[in-house]
Amino acid sequence: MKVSREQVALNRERIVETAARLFREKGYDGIGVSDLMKSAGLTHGGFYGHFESKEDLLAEAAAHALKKSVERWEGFMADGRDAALDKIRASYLSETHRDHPESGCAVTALGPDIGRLGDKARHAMTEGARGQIAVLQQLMPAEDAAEQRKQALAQYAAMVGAIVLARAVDDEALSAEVLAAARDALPR
Amino acid sequence: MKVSREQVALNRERIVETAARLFREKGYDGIGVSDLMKSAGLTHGGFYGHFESKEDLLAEAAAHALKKSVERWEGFMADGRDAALDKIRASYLSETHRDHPESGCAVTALGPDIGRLGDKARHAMTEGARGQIAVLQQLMPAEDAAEQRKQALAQYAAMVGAIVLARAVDDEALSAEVLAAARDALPR
DNA sequence: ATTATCTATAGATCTATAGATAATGC
DNA sequence: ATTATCTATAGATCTATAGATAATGC
Repeated sequence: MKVSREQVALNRERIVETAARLFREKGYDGIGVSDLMKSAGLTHGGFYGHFESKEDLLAEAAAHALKKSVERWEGFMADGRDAALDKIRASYLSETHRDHPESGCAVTALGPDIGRLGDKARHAMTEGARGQIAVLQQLMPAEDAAEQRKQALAQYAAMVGAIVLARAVDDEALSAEVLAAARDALPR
Repeated sequence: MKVSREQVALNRERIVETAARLFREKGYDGIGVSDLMKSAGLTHGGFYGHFESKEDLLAEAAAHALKKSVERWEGFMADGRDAALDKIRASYLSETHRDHPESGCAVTALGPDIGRLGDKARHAMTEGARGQIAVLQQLMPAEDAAEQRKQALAQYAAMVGAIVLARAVDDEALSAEVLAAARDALPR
């Protein structure tokens, strides 16, 4: 049942993508290696040929998810600064993002999990967050760079918290109110 | 090995307090019923006399943790509005809070976990969050109540996000920068 | 011949329950 | 007699590994 060298690379990629989706949806402990491999169309014994451990995969999955998110934000920048900032805010602070953690920001879905795990996963998340902050920083309205940096950090924190909070409450009205308040509070 | 009626009540309370601490520290899946009961000085078989399930305990533990947090904030209000707001911000957005999830805000420690669990735990977290928001609302600088409400929601989201983010990154400088930016961005 | 994936399983968890034990409180 | 807690265990996970299988690529 051996497969070609390029198929191996494709399989690995599919495992990472599947993991990025399932970890964000169910949490790190919410999905096992066996079910994860089944979702990727493979058997679970093959997993350890691709990765050293489940935690290693989490690091790759988090890096993958955040990288794609940064690329999406960078795509918005073609429309000009104001439009890009609006798009980032509107998409991040949306009901759609709240209701679909599996394709959303990895910090909101896996932040607390990763804080308790090993260095590799934390480092991947740190680099990903740095990428998001770097994009925001370029779009902030402040005059000097130092102030832009502070605005970007505060803005990112506000966005992360709004999604975490909006997902944690069971009252749809309160949840929508949190998102709306976060959208309105951001600097222009 | 039966104990007195009041000792039973004390035992139950100690289980809830132990759970509130350990769940926040290790996450819902990070601690088992057996180890949890051992930490409370009991054997794990006795657990099911006190609670229907582990998830039920999480709901009680989250409610307990958030209630204590609200009480602490209400204690600050004796010092006047401005001082209370300063104390809440300074303590919430501190390195100490970041480094001690076991005694910190349950939303930041357990938010994503609870979003994936059952209704009971989510409802307990919702009521707890409502309590925190209610306190903040009274302290917000805006003129009318509607604007105070929006400020309180935005502020709470910003505080939650700053702690989640500060805990997720492995770079102490970046982590401290996030907390400082969040502190400075809040309205006076 | 090499090696990616498969089947099968070891060993260590975990939640929940059944039945025994022993101290309280009628 | 009642009942809170204990010991022991059922049954279902989970991560990781060992060895078999079969297709690739020298």
